[in-house]
Amino acid sequence: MVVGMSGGVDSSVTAYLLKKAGYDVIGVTMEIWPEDAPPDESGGCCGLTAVDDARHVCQQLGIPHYTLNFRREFERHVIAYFLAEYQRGRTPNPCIACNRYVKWESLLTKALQIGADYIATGHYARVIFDPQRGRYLLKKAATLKKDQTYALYNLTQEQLAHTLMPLGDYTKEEVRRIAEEIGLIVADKPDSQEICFIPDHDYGRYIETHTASPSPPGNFVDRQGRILGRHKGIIHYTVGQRKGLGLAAGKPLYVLEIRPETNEVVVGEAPEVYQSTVYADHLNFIPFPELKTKIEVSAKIRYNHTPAPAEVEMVDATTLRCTFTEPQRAITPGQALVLYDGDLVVGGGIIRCGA
RNA sequence: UGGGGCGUAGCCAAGCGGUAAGGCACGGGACUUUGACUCCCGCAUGCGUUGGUUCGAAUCCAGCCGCCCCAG
Repeated sequence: MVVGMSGGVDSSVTAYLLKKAGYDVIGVTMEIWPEDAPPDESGGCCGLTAVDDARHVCQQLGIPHYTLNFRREFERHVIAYFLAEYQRGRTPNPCIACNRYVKWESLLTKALQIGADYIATGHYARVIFDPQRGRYLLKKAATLKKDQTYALYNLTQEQLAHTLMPLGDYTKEEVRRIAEEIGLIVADKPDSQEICFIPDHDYGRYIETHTASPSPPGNFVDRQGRILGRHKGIIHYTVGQRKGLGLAAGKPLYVLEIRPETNEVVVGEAPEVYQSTVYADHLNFIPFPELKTKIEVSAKIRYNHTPAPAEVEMVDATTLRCTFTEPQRAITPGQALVLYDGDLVVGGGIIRCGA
């Protein structure tokens, strides 16, 4: 049993619970940041203090601790993807890419190589086996407030079969209490947020300093094509964005669309940013291998989105259409569309466009 | 250099003698385990400028400066 340890409260308690349950546990911390990573105190899901904290916790728990170098995988599947998406005028969710390609694909493979049967993580989600279907299912956490299934929708059956996420049955408060009871030094460590490899949260600067070709300035236009002003480069914007446009129109203006081919950013007023239909590709389904009929679901279009009722069906071999009962705000290309049937994750994909 | 109009924060804009509304933008904070959104707080000792009238002027009067329109 390999537990992926970030040095945070969640993964530390995960290791403790599994050890207590009698598993033969070893802690592993992935090194993923580039060598030139900026110094950081606060830490994302994988801050620089991660290794030290994780090692310390493992010592406390009396389990072995190793570090594995996944910098290459992270660079390729998360950072490069992140940069490329922004340059295409899209808004990626790097955590989802990291989960699938680094945490699961790379870590699980390594874990199996060294003879482990499972990897475990501190995610708030539940994996259950459905004997009827013969498939592993992903289910929302008991504490909906902290549920993280949105970022895990694209795990494969093979990956789910070797995954344990014991925190799915606990609340954050319970986890912190456990950490305190057993005296973990990380019990009071703040929850991570923001993207781990951009600790100062300055996306624009990060993208500009990590890409060869800068994002050139261009025009803000309205739906009628009228030029309203100049923008700083499309990488600085995302659909639904209000702040930072610098346009004073008397009414708040929001980004409606980013057009990389003409280097234009389309803006409009609040009501214009609502749409009912979303097309998604790069699909993954969990309770079944592919979607064959139209089904009713509740769907999320971003991490912090209250699932909304919708119908989904395939429109061609690789594209799904999701039609919401009510229009949703800021359907954003590059973000994930995740489908639920109650607590069960049906699947999801990457948003290609709204309509 | 005849006539008319206008100059209030980065933008728009209330005010019309009683001690500078509001919106947008901007800054800060909260929320948030992606980007956003949202919410809260802040933001003109001063109303083109210089004088005058008045207990009191952004508000009335005069000069000057700067824009705009019409006629030339």
